[in-house]
Amino acid sequence: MTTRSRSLTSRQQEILDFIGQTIKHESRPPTRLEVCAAFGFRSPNAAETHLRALAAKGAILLEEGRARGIRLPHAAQGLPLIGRVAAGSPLLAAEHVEARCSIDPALFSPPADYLLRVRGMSMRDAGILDGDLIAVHRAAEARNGQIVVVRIEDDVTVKTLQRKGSTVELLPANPDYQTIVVDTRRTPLVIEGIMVGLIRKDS
Amino acid sequence: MTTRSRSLTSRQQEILDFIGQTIKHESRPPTRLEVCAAFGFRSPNAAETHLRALAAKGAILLEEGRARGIRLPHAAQGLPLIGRVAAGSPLLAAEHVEARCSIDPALFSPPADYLLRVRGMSMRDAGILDGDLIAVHRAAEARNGQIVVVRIEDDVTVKTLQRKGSTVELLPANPDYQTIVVDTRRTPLVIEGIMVGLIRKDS
DNA sequence: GGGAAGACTGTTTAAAATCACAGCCTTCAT
DNA sequence: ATGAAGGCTGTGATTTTAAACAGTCTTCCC
Repeated sequence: MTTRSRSLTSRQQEILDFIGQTIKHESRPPTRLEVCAAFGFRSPNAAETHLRALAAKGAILLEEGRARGIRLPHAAQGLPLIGRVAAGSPLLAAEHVEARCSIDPALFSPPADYLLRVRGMSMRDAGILDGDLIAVHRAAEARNGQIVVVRIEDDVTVKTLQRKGSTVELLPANPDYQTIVVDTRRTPLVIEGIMVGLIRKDS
Repeated sequence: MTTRSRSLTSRQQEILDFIGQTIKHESRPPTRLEVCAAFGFRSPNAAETHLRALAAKGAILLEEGRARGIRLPHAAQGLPLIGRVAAGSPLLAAEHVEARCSIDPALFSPPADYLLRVRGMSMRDAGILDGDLIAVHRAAEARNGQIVVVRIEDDVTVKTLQRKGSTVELLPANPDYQTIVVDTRRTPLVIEGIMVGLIRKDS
């Protein structure tokens, strides 16, 4: 990695959020003076130094000499689409990101953090077909009846959650498939996220 | 309507497309000089007059005195979401537009022209459930086997198309529903578009 | 055949926006 | 206690942009 992406201060995060909101609502980044107006700064240099700090931390890119020359780095644009997941590595590892889709995360609620390509027909009767992309909100907890993305040992799967004490049932939505029963005292099970929507591209 | 939206010349359409592409790729509108560079104009006034013409026709909004002050009118932003369709009026009539969704039409191919909220379970086995939004590409023709949006007299429905001479069969994807058979010599049938994708928002 | 609309070149001016320089104050880790 | 980093005010030079003015050439319509 060339640019180290250090953590932002809360003020810097506010500025970054404002930039994102401005691009979303006005279809263009703000000027230094617009940042000043939004935060009540009296000096354009207050905005300038904040932008420099954000650029130094890799949160934005500054094009010098151009009006409204603030860009969000490519990584921040669009939702990552996760394809086949290799055993043992984290879901959002870079090698799993097949593409980035220009979809507004706020289209779904709670907002989507990534898209996951579903393999197989185990959720057919829930209207989830082979090849569909599901929008996933990252969460470690979920309620019974929600469709979740779970990792059991090194396997990632999409099923309806049914918790019964220390036992977790993962229900398919297809009579051809069997319910997976996991004893969490013996087998590690991690909830990766909750399904918040679905996108299908017909070919 | 306050602004009359006359048709654009081909050159004006090119300029408008360039503006749209620039906003999409660079997250900001172009300057006059950037328009000049893109089209090989030697005078910034060439860009200026084109922008004036586009603004006069309502294709863009110009904010005076601001750098990169070109905006696309609200109607051009996001796909229209069509809800319940009233009998007899065109599908894309303003009163049917429930909302606008910030989804890139090019997410689908061929690109989506609008979203339609599906009612009922007649396409359940095709993974289309009640309340789902389908992305539709406007087209008057379709091939057999494609899922289409059709209007039969004053009714709009989503089914799989099966043409047999002058007879058209509209196949549901659910054994509880019956195939609709239409003799196009007697009953007017209009193909409104082809389904190119689906979006579901879980609640 | 005259006039309006479209598609440009070329030049200039004024405003908008970037960005450098010089400070002040606070917090926080060494 | 000292220096570095964050978060500002205030000023001004310089560049980028917008936008006005003055033309040329063509097409298409009445």
